[in-house]
Amino acid sequence: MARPRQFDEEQVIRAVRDQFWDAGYAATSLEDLLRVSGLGKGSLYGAFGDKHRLFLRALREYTDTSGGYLREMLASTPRALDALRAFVMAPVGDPGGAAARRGCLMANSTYELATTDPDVLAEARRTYESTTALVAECVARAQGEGDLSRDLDPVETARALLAAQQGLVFMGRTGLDIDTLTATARTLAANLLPDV
Amino acid sequence: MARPRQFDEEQVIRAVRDQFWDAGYAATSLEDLLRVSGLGKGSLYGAFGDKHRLFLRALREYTDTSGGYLREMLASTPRALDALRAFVMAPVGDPGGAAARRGCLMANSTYELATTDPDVLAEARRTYESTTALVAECVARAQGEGDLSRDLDPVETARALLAAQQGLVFMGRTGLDIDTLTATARTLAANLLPDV
DNA sequence: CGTTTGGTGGACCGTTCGGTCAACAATTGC
DNA sequence: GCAATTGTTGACCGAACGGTCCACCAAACG
Repeated sequence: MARPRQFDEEQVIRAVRDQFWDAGYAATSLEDLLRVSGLGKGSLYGAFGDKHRLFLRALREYTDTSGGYLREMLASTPRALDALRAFVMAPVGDPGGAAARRGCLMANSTYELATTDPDVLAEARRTYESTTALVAECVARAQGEGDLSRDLDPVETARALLAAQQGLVFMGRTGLDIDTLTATARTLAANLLPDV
Repeated sequence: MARPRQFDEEQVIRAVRDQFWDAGYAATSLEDLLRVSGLGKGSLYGAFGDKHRLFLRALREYTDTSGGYLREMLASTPRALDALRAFVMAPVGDPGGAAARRGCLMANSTYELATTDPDVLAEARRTYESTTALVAECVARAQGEGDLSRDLDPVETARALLAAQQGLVFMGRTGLDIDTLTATARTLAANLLPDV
């Protein structure tokens, strides 16, 4: 019984998320957000609140989406050990290395804001814990499949794999070439996931 | 034959470096810099140029200092294998975890600025390459001392150790408690530095 | 002691920031 | 078609930003 929205909320959030992903929070101005969303100030504020709330919404979209991808990948890979290897190698999955240079929005945000923004810190911990749990479950599955030593503690192993993955993300951000990065990823995966 | 400076240049740079370290580049205002340095605008601009140049100077001070610490630690540790373990464990060296939460200024800056600031990217690569070379040299020494398999490629191993260390830095930034972080650090060190 | 030279501090500048608001437009129910 | 309600647009706001400039000051030298 009133005028309907002339934009797709999810589409706007994805555009905004990409902008924050490429430029970071502080370096993204309201003007940038209006440009990539195609909205006017009033519409953006009316629909999403201020810049900070919009950022949190975009960040949540990112963690939900990538969490979904991870869940699906872990579930659909026949051998759990292969899934764990794929998890570590994820940052070098993109052929040209563009994804490696772009990094991970959650990690970027953690580095930029975690010390000053409690909401971002909370989201970082939430994501971190959820990811650890998913990977630990997969480690246990690999043990059950006889591909990984039963001596390993699943949660501890999951944390080490996550640290390794995020270390690769960091090295990608320094612009390290994709071939070198891939080799390092293989070294980490091989050492942290020793055959039984 | 003119009025001498009323401040210690190095002292100012260290204060400025700490400010950037705690708050990041964009979130540090000129006013913050004046406060922590105790200088007026004229003095700061006269001595160091604009904010960006001052930041690069502070960043260089950081990389020089921590590079010096690393060099000294690697050289003064009797067994090279112990030095490599200490390198990986460095982010959890602080008892209370404060250092872990603060992270590494070079990593923070890389995440915040590497995609948009060529100078920061260049400094990141310079630091990354220098660190890799130092650690690789230490790996070779550990091999010579019979503590590490000769099958390992020193440079490749160094990259993996650096990735592991930076992964720990990331996890520290998420506010993960120091005991858990220490356990993960041990797991990484044990897996990446297998006894011969 | 006066001149010179560089250091210092703060007033001041234009710009850009995030955010508000009011006039207008579009849709629905009556 | 009219009233009610919500979406849209862009002018507008105060504040804070980084940066410039200049009047003043302190030391060094002849």
